[in-house]
Amino acid sequence: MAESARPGNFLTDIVDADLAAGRVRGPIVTRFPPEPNGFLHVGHAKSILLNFGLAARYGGRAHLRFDDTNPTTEDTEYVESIENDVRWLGGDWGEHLHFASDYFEKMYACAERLVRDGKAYVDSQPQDAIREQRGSFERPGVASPFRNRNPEENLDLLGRMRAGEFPDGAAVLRARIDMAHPNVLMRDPLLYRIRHAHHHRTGDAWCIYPMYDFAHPLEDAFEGVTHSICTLEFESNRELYDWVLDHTGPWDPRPRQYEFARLALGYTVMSKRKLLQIVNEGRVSGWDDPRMPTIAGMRRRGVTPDALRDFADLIGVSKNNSVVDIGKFEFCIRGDLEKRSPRALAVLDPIRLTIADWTGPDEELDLPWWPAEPDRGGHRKVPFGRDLLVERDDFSADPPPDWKRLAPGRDVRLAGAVVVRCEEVVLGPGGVVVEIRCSHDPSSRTGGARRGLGTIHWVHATRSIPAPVRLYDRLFTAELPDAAGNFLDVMNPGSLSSAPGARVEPALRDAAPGTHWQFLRVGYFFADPVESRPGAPVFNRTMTLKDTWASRGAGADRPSAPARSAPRAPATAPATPRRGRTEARADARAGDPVLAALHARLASLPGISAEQADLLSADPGTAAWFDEAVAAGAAPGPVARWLLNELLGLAGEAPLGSLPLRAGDFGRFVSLAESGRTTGAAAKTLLASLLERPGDPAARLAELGLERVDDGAAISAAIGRVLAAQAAEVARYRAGEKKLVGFLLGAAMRETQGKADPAALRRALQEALG
RNA sequence: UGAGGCGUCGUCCAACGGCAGGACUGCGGACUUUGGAUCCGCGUAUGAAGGUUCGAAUCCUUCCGCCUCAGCCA
Repeated sequence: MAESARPGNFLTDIVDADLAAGRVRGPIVTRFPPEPNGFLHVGHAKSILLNFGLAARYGGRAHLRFDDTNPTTEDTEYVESIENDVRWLGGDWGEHLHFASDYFEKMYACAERLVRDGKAYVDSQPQDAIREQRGSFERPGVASPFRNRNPEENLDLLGRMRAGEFPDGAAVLRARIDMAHPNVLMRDPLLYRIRHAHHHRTGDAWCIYPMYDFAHPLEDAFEGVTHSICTLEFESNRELYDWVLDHTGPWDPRPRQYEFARLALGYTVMSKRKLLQIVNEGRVSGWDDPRMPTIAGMRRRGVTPDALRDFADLIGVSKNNSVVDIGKFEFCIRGDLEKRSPRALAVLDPIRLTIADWTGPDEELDLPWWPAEPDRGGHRKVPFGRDLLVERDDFSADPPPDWKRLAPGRDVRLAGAVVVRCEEVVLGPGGVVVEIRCSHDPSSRTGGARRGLGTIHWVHATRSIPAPVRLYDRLFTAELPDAAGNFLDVMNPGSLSSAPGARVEPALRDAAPGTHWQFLRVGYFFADPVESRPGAPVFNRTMTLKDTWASRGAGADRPSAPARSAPRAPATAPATPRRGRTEARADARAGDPVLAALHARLASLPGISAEQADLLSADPGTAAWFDEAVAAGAAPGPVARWLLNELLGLAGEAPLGSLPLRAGDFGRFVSLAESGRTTGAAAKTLLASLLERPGDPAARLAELGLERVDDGAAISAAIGRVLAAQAAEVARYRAGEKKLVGFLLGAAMRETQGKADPAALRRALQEALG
C-alpha cells in the first residue's frame, strides 16, 4: 500500500498542520533511536514502522540513530542485531545511520555554552545528597550549595571532569533551572555524569557521558529531525527537551517531540528487563526463540514483515493506553501466510488407516501446491496406497451428530484422493485405537463431490518421512502477565511442544530453510531458517489455522483466558482526599483578600452566576480582562458566557493576555453578538476571525458579510438548494428517519453560513419537508 | 500528594459543532475436495453530572477512573 493511502492518525494531523502553517519548510525528518542494549521487539516494530512510514508518507527521511550514551550497558553486538531487524522490517535509512557517540564533541560544546551562559553548573555533591535535595511531588527541592558557582569556575571544573581528574560520582554537570519547579525533571536535571568506562565506539576517549535528557534533543537538532516521536512515558521529559533546545539554539528546523502510546499486547510481556530475564534464566532458548515477541523471534517463527506491517496498520496510533488483543496479531499472520503458503500434507499425531479393499499397488498422485488456485501452477507427486496415516483427532468412536470426520460407518474424503468409509476399528492394549480399516469408493477419485462430506488429510504410512515439528503457543496464560504478582508464574508450560510422531509428505524433504507452508487443515509452518536443511527439514508452527470447530468447544488446547482485570493491584487510597479545583480557588481566595474582593464584586454583578464568578476570579489577569471587556460597554452576563464557553475553547492553552484579540474589542464583539445584528453561529465565525487577526468587530462583521439574514425568500431558496443536494437524505427522512432533520438543518445552516435564525430556518425546513 | 496525559462497541481505531462508523472477536447463514479461505447477515459503545448551542463524543465546568514522572537508565 502506498504510504499516502494508509489511514492517518493524530501524528499525520500534526504534520499536515505543520506543513499547512509553514512551520516546517524542509523535508519531514523522523528517527528511530534505539539504545543498543537489547533486542528489538514487536513494540519497537510499531515505532519503526511509524517513524519510517511517516517519513515515507511525506517524502521525507527517517534516520536510524543509536542512542549510545551509557557505555556500561551497551554493546556493539546489539547494534548489528538492531540494524538487521530494522532492515528486515523494510526500514531504509539511506545515508543516515547515526550514533549519539559521534556527537559527543558537539554536545560538549553545547554544555560549555550553557555553563558560560550561567545555565549550568558543576555540582560536587554525592548522589544521595542530590536525590534528597530534589524534593518530592508535594515538596519543592532545595538548592545545591554549588548552585551559584560562577561560570569561570564551572568551566574549569567541567574541563577537569572531562580530563579525568575526578572519579566516578565525584561531580556532575547540572542545568540551572528551578529547584521548585512542579515538574521534578526540571529541578536542575543532570546533564553529564562521570563514567570511567570503555565505550563500544569511542573507546576511552571520554570519561564523561551526557544524560538522555540533554543528549536526545541535541541529537535530533544536529540531524535536522523535525518530528521526534517517542512513547507516552516521555511526556514530562518534553518540557526539558524544549528547555535544552531553547538554550542551545537557534535550530532550524527546530525539532518537536510528540508522544504516542506504546504497544501492549495480550499474553506477552514487552519490557526489556523481563525479556532479558527469561532469556538469561533459560526459560526460552534465546532472544530469537520463536515464542519471543522479539523481531528476531518472530522472524524465526515464520512471521513476515508484511504481517507486522498489516498489524501496525490494523491497530493504529493514538495516545490511549491500551492492550491490543493478541487475536488481531494472529489474524494478520494468518492473512499474510494464507496468501504465500503452498498446501502440503502432514500428520502430526498419526494413526494407521488401511484401505482394506485396495488391491492395486501404490500410486503417485499428482497434486497441485495450490488446490484453490490452479493457475498459480506447481504440482508434486504424493504417494498413495493401501497403508496410510491420518490424524488421531480426525477419528471419533462416538462422534457428535455434526461430526464431519472419521467414525465407524461414516464416509470421509481423503484430501486429493478418494472417499473412504470406516468399516472396522482395531483396538490395541488398553482399548486405544491402533488402526482404522476402511473401504473406498473408486468412483470418487476425480471429484464428484458429495455434499456435507468432510475431508481429512493423510500421508503414506511408509513413504512419508518423519520430521521434527515444533508447536508454539502463547508464552503466557494470562492476558496481562504484568498484572500478575510474578509474571513467571503465568508462563504457559505448554508454549512449546513437539510432535514426535509427525510425518510429512516426501516432497517436503527438500523444503528450503525459510520457506512457508500450510500443512493442510493443521496450520502454517516455517522451515526453520537455522536448523532446517534440505534433506532434513525442521518445521516451526507459525500459527494454527482458524478453527471454528474447536473454538465452539471448550477452547481446545488454548490456555483459558482469565479476565483482563483479574489480578489488578489493589488501589491505594490517598491519605487525604484530593483537592478539587473549585476548592483550590476557594482556598486561594481565603488566603488573598484581593482575590476575595474580586470574587465578591464579580458575584454581585447582574447576570453572573456563582460558578462564573468563581471561574472569572481564578486569577487577577482573567478578572482584569473580563472587567476591561465589560468596560467597553457589554453586559456582564453575556461577556462571561462568551468568554467562559467560547473564547476559552478557541484560545486553547494560551492565556487571555497573549491573545491578539484585545479585551475591549472582545467587549464590543459581545455587544454586537447580542445586538441581534447577527446570529450565534455567525458570531462564532466572527470571534474566530477576530482571534486570527485583531480588528474592530463591527467592521469585521461587515467585511465578512455576517449580518443576520431575515429575508424569507433567501431562506426558502437556501432550503431549496439543500433539499436538492441532499435528495437521498430527504427521501430517508420522508421514509421515517426523522432524526435526519438535525443533519438537514445543519446543512441548511452551512448553506446560509449560519446567518439565518435557526428557529426560522427550522420552521422553513419542516415546512419544506412536509 | 504536585505536574503531565488518557477515557467511544468485548478489543483496537475513526468521526476535528451536524446521520456515532470501520476492523478484530463472537454468533448465524451461503459456498467449499482444508470445520481453512471466500461471500452475506447480526452492534443497546461516547466514564458521570451540569452548562453553552437550533444542534455536543467534540466547546466550558465539576466529579470519577486509569496511566506516567521524584535513576549519576533510556
